[in-house]
Amino acid sequence: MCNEYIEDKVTIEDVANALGISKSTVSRAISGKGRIGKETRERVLSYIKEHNYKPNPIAKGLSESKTYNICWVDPGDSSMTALPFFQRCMAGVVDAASAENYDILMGVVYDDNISHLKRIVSNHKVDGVILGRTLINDESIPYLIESKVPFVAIGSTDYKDVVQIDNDHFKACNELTSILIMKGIKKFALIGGDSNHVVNRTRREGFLHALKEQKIDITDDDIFMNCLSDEDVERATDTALRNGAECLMCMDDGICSATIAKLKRDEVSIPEDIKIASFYNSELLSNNQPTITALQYDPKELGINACKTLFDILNGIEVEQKVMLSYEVQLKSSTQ
Amino acid sequence: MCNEYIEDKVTIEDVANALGISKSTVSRAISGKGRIGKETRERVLSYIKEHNYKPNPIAKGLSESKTYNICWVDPGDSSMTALPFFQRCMAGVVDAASAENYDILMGVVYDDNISHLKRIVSNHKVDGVILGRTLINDESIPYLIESKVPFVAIGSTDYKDVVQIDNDHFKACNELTSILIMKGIKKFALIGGDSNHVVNRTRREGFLHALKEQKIDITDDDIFMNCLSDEDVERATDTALRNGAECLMCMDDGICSATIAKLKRDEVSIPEDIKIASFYNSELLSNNQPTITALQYDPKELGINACKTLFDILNGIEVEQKVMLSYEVQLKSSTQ
DNA sequence: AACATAAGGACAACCGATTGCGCAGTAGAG
DNA sequence: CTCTACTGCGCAATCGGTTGTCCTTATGTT
Repeated sequence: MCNEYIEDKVTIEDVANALGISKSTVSRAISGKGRIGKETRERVLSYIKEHNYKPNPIAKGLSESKTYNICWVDPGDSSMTALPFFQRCMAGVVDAASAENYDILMGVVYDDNISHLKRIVSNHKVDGVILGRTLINDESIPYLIESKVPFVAIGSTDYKDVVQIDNDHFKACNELTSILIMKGIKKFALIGGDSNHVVNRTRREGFLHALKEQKIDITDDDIFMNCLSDEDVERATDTALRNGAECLMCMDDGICSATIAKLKRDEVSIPEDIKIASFYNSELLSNNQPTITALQYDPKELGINACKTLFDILNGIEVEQKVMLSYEVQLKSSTQ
Repeated sequence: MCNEYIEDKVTIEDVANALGISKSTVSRAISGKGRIGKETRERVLSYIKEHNYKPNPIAKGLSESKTYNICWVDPGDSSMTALPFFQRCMAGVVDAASAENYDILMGVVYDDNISHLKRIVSNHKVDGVILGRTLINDESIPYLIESKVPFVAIGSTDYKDVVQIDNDHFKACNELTSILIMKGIKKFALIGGDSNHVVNRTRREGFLHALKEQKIDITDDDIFMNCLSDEDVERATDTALRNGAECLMCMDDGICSATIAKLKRDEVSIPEDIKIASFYNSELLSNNQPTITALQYDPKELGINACKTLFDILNGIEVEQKVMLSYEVQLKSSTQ
């Protein structure tokens, strides 16, 4: 079975022999580089189409010093609700990479253990790396810099000279918060996730910036970071309600979903008794009644953008150091 | 930047020259194959350790007709709650593959569109394929068979001659159901997911088989398949309760979680008013009060097993056509 | 001491592509 | 009619490894 599989590989030499020409001519016909007769070129192209010949990317890669692979570093320790986001991100990367005949090699970084990433990079198995997300002190970034492999980070980081693709969470959270303040809300609470994630820190800052600008007071007692479990969220919600919050700002879809579940269980009605908004929208919230005010981003666009940027770097094209993608503020009935 | 990166690649020839020996000697020292002097071998090994030389797997692959990659076909359209399962599965594959210096190439099959998988396989970018899950009429399976690439499926399938690694869902569901019958439950309802997934069909059959064996009646009105949204689950739960169900059997963690949420909202208490059990346990259920009776599987073990089996196939070692991994019945307070 | 044998390592072909160089043939210019 | 220039294509080196073959020593046997 294995032999048969290998047997029916067509090589460039087979094509050349069948057509009575040399390997180099076939190669040039396919790539279009170098001098080649129009007629010969067409003969080759029609032959390889008919016989389903595809240049072996391993051999091609060897002679071009390319691998035709890029490494997607998967945030393996991410929370369950974060997974669909990363999966869509990766889908964008896969799409953009496929368009250039590139493939995606999985690099997993569980619990900040970058040994797998190191193996892939030091083995020269990839031409570049895309970091699925950034942590505050991300071990993989200094490693990637030192190894000199081209890479792009999805998300922001404080490390210098790192090419970053991100949504403008600061601006988005600032804008959403400002809008809610305009609507008359004066007392907010923030229920947030892992403060080790750059995105969470940034959202917090955007939120606080809006409050400061509009001179709305908030104390640390109204800010609940590192809510990682449903229990954490429930405790935060209880405290926030007791403190007299008018609006709960949830840092992401998972937290928002847990908050809503808690409120419904306690028969606290939205938006009559309490308003609620989320800094990230997903299908977790999309079917909710009432509909939820939230910020909407496009994870797939992030992935596509990151991949295209990486290709630019690989091709020696100058790229912007930090690209900020757009977002959408969706005002729904949860903040009416 | 890109140039520097390429510059510091150490090749086998560099090593050979530095040691004043030939490439082949270095190669044999590393692989241990062929005749090589003990002393020379140690000189080479210590040199490459010190200079951090690693054989280029692209070149190695070219001469060995291997890619050192296997393709993980990700079920991209899977439901959100299913993602952690597949991610752990894949983590198992990654671990087992790394041990053999293999890497994982992402193949995505969204909405039964296998073009990406086709590109990877026909480009000879992988030595084998692992299918993350099986559908009833899975387009990728006939393609993989036809292409003659070695592959292993996680999950079961009706296609002939496919190597399958699966948990014994039939036996597990049969066993759990039987136990509950022994405990005196006489009226069940089944809330199930996508009937296009082999695993869901199998779980249903295992469940029904236990009922039949123990001569417990059930009608189609008590079986709710294709519950894909929370609303579907809520409707099913309502109907089941109205029909006088004593125990709700949930086909997976997502459905069970939605069912519990619905029951809590309606203040139906578990297990006093209704008992509940799940055919799949996950962190979605793990923190619940009351604790939930459920079947436990190890997704990582599935991945490891699938990968090792694939390596056996690649190495020409005979493998079992169908491997069934174990499960655990966890009786908790939700069925007391 | 003579010879068979085995061990250690070098050489070169090979995996399947790309690409610089050079040669033959044709066409256009003077 | 010759000279130049260009076109189309083949040859061979190269990418970085593996591996079969052969040559040179060292070892052991009688």
